[in-house]
Amino acid sequence: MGEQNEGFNSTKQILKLNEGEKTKVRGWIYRKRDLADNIFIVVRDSEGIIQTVLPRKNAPQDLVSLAEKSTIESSVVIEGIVKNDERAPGGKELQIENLSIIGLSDDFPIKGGESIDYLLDIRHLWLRSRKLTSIMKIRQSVLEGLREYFKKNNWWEVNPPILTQSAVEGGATLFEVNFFNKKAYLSQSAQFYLEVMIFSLEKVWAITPSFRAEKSRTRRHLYEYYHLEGEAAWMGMKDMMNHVEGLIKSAIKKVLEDRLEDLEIVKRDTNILENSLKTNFPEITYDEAILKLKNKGINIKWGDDIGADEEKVLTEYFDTPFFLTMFPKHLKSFYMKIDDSRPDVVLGFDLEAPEGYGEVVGGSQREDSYEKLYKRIVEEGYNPSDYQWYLDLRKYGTVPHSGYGLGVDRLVTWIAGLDHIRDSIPFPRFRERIYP
RNA sequence: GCCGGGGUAGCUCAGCAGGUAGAGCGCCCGGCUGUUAACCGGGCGGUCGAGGGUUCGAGUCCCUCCCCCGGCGCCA
Repeated sequence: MGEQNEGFNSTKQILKLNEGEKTKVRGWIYRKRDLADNIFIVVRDSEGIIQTVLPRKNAPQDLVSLAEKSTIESSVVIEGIVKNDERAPGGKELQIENLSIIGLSDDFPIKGGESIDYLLDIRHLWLRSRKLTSIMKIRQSVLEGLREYFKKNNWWEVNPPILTQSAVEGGATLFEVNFFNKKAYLSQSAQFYLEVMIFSLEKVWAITPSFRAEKSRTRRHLYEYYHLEGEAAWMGMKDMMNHVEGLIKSAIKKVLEDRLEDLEIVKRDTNILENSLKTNFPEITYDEAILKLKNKGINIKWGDDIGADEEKVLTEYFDTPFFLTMFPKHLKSFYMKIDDSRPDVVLGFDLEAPEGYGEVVGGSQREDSYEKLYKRIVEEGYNPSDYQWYLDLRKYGTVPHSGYGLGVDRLVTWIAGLDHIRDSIPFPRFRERIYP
């Protein structure tokens, strides 16, 4: 049995009805204006808004007093007749014949002009805004586009753990939890678990919350973020870059297909999104990047990290996402495979979003030799016994393979053109904020 | 962790040669009104982030602490 709508039409559907048709709508009061001859009540639902009007003349007194009593954000059910009127938003309105207040709202604290800080304190109410509603829909379409791509290419979705015993890299930025008097941590990455799974499923992916306790005060960091990770056997770095490009394009395409109205509500210029679908994402190696930066007069040399400012300069060369590849070994993690012809370079890649948004994906071919991996772990000062099961994978039928991590929230932030990552997710965990 | 900005009415902010605390929005009352974040008049509303110090007197000067915002580093 499907879901019943009990004779209701959504605000969007009402805009398609003909003059004179009778219908019912339910939602929340978005705006209200109590005038001499009419009471205007603009109703909001998940799809949009519709203006309803109660002409005071000839209306029963109890209906008028109910309309007068209703407040912004009260939930209501309204029955009425569709009228065409140019003065109404969308060109149609509903003439009220009956009104019930389901839940009367107290004075709603958001009136316009509030500070971000205050709005974050009442995020549970702020999420009703049309802008955040549209962003949540865009996020959904991003996820849908990603998922479709995996399905089309026969990847398997798996569910790795979030409570873990060891870090993928480093240890200073982990959230510690008490696991029956043993130290455990909230996962920073599912990469190692996914690497386990490729030995049976070959191509696997997962979306899991990842946690990083780094005190990052930037507009692109969350302490808790949605981490999409992929790992596949038999794939080299280039194969994986092609996959990532297809994956990102699938998400962009889905949003452009399904969410044009919402992109307009969040005022996203769609040109860059459309361009990104038309061309191949360019690749620039670390070596080339350093040259370009030097030519721009920036004081940087081979081996230096490419920071946010440098990244922004590189962004100016491209109007689509682009790959940055082949990094100096010492800048990257121990599990990245070393280039056969250059022992100081690893087969790593980042995908940078244009317009100054920066890194969205980080990936690499993984080191598949037991001896080399063991050596790298020791070199980095880690204890190989902490990585025993991970090292095991290289002892029982090791296979060339590659993988990556994608920041879902960062991708949404770029695609929706947001100025801060906090709005890409309903309840952002950033700075020291944990409420609501 | 570092650099910069800030905490004054429910909300957004002004006030600083130290001298009895202000505006706009919201709310309440009245007026006007097919309104689009409506408009006009009046009213209610403040331990000036916390603690300590200087002073006849501190929102304003000094010290300590807390919180928030923008950015860096780190990363996705």
